[in-house]
Formats: sequence, structure tokens, C-alpha cells
Amino acid sequence: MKKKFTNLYLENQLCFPLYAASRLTTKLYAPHLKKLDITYPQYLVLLILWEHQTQSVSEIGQQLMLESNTLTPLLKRLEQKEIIQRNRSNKDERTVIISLTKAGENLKEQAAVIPEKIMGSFRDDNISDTEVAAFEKTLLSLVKILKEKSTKNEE
Amino acid sequence: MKKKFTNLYLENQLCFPLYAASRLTTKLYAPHLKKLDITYPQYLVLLILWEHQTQSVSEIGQQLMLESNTLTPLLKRLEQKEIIQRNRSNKDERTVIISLTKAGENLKEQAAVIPEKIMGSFRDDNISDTEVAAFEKTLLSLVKILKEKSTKNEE
DNA sequence: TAAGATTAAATCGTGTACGATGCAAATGTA
DNA sequence: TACATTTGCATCGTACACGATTTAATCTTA
Repeated sequence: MKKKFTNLYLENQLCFPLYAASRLTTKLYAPHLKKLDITYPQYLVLLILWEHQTQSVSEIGQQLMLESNTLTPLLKRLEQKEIIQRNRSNKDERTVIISLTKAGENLKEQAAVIPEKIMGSFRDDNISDTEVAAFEKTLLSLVKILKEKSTKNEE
Repeated sequence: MKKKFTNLYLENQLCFPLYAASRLTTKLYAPHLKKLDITYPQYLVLLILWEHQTQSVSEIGQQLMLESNTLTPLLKRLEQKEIIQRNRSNKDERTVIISLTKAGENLKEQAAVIPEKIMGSFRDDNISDTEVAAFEKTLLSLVKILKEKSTKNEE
């Protein structure tokens, strides 16, 4: 006899392991980020700026899938720490251009060791780089699917 | 010549796809949960209660990896909606026992269709159930690893 | 070119997360 | 049995997320 509500178990849904894995990963990064005095979402913003130097709020938003309601306060906090600058564009006064300060640039050197430290911690637990890479690959294809789904729903 | 900062790209880290996938999944569930007037973390708590009827705050916390600082306010909101009850244990006055109200029990019937709806939406996008199950499996093993890592760090 | 639509950020309100701390009940131990 | 320690929950402060709305600048188009 088939149980009626088996689907309603925590483990039997996609949502919970993602939720848990995301939070656990954030905690894995936290001690490293604390040394730079930044949070995890702030780190993600900086990853973009270290790669592109200058980006508008909405360009950052597209990459992180966040909107100004989340980004504006976050960016203001980074500005207060003097890690970034916020300037209105001359061409289009609506656009706010985010750029790194000298201090923000310098953080890149310190941050460069973080990915290696994370990978190293997996190696300590006998998880191979190959295995981690496989996780990454799986996750990226899942994100791709979910992203397509969500843009589809907006239409 | 090897680039020095390649590791610092958004896509080259485990963290971002997890963060993104988790948020996108929450959004996938949101319209269904809105009909029940509950949030995603509230839904996770209810999954536990539908399975176990009665649980202490800390028992719920163990399963969701959350502590009272997050759960207490969340549970109070569920109490206000008259979906759950909060009662001090007789045996141990420190413990707060969470139980479902009649309304909370009844929500289970409405929630039962959600997992099926989610799976169906993947099928609509030509993602097979097998594929989704594979994601789930990968994620569960990742969570297992991350969980072990985090408990290890606490010692 | 003036009125209406669109766009980019900002603002507001609600609900998590989470480190740190507080507090009372329960437990361990000399 | 006193008293220190531990445990279970609550509280506080900070920082996201995100739906909804607002504001100002830009674009469209009649």
C-alpha cells in the first residue's frame, strides 16, 4: 500500500538539501571572509568588481540575480567601509556606477587565497578536487535550468 | 602563462551556484506556498510537524540546522496564524513543545500537491524525474559532507 | 515637443539567518 | 544540599532577500 504523504518528507524534496547546502557553504566561507571584514554577499559583489572593475547596480544585479532593494543597502555598506565608490553616471543620471577604491583593489590579493583554502579543506576530508568539480558542474546545470524556469515565469 | 586570479570568478566557486540555486528554488515554491499563506522556512517546519506531530524547538532545530534565534520568532508567527501551538513541557519547563492545530493538520492536504506540482514543472521543461532525482542525490551527499565539516569545526 | 511609457535606483515592510548574550530550569558534583 | 555548569529557549543587533511602491531620468510617439 502506497503512503499518501511520502512526498512531504524533508529529504524527498529538492528544496531542503539546496537550502541546507547553501547555508552550510556560507558558514564554510565565513571565517575567511571575517578576516577581510566582509559578508558573503558582499564577497560575491567584490568577485564581480575584481573581474570587471566598473559595473552599474543593475549589471551586478543581473549576475547575482538580485535587485536594487537588496543591492542598494549592501553597496552602501561597502561604501561606508571605503571598499567601493558609488557615482551617478554622466551619460544617464539614473544609473549608479560602482567602482573599487584602492582598498577594494587591495583586498583582491587577500581574497585570492580563499578558494584554495576551501578546496584544501575538502581535501582534508578526503574529498577529491574531481569530486568537488563534479558537484560544481551538476549545480551549474541545475542553476541554468532554474534560471530558465524563472525567466519563463516572468513572461 | 597561468592567470593569477582565475579562481576568483563567480562561476569557479562552489558557493555561488548553491546560493543561486537555493534562492531560485525558493522562488519556485513561493507561488504554491502563498496559497497556504506560509513562507518557505515555515513550510520546512510544517514538513517536520506533519511527519512527527509533536517536536521540541531544539528537535526542529536539529533537523533544519537552525537555532532558537531563528526558530522562536518564526514559530511565534506560525502560532499567530493559528497553525501551531507552543507549550512548555511539564517534564522539563525549559523545553517548548510545538504541535499542530486542527488548521495546521488540515494544511497538510493542501500541501500534498506541492511536490507533485514542482516535479510537473520540471517535466514541462523536459527535465526527467530521473534527472531531478540525480540532482537530489548529489545534493544530499554534498549536504552530508558539509554537515560533517561544520560539526568538525565546532569541536 | 508635451504626455505617457519605460527604466534605474531607492525606499518600505516583512521575514528570515546568525553571532552574541541573557536567563531560568535542570543537572552534576564536591 | 550548596553551587557551578549545562541546557533550552528568548532576546538583541546586524545583514540580507524580496514583493511592492516611489521617484527621477530617459525614451517614445503622437
